[in-house]
Amino acid sequence: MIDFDDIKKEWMKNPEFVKEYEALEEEFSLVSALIAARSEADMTQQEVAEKMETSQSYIAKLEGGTVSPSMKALKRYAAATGSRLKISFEPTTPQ
Amino acid sequence: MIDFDDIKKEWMKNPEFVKEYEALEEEFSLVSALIAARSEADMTQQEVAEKMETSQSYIAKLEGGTVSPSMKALKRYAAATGSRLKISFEPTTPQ
DNA sequence: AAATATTATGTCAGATATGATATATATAAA
DNA sequence: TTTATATATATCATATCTGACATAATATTT
Repeated sequence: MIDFDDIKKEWMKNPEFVKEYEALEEEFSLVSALIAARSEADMTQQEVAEKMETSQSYIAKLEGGTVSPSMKALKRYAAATGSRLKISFEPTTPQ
Repeated sequence: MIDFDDIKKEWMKNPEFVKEYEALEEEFSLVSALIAARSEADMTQQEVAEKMETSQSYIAKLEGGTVSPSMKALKRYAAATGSRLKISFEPTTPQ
């Protein structure tokens, strides 16, 4: 049987792949955070859009990761879903 | 002597003021997070700009709060300052 | 199955962020 | 004070996001 962890380990030797992989991970973290917030609020894209005073299609773009939203957009999304946006910069290397 | 807390409490009865106050607080949190990350990395705006492949004036705009930066910009800022961007949506009302 | 609701994709105009340059202001060093 | 360093502001061209609409694709309900 195929062991994906082994394959991944092998691919991770390629710096190009690592870069892409990490970018995907970060993108996924934002997208999943958005969807989780809306799911938590039990709202449809249309409902969030109306509270944000924008269109459903734009919400789909945000959650689809096809745009890099501004802080302003994220704050409005948070407000619409009854949540609060928290951002922070965590050090990668100690000190 | 003047008690600013009392003054604030009085002003907080005005919804318009409350809205503005909270917006200022959020703006400040981003700005201070940016500056803290750069201070932690002990870098100048010029140094961060070079690592981000942009200009020093743009960093000043970010830290001055005159723009609402995109996620892409914040991620590059984080990478340049040796940190990692963390974003989350915290529920304001329990449940 | 059909009908409905929800989400995704495409296009376009207008708003805003980004990148670059120059310059002004502020802070620190000499 | 002078000099150097760091940060802020102004303007402009370009890129990207945002908003709106239509429509396609998917999922859910009846």
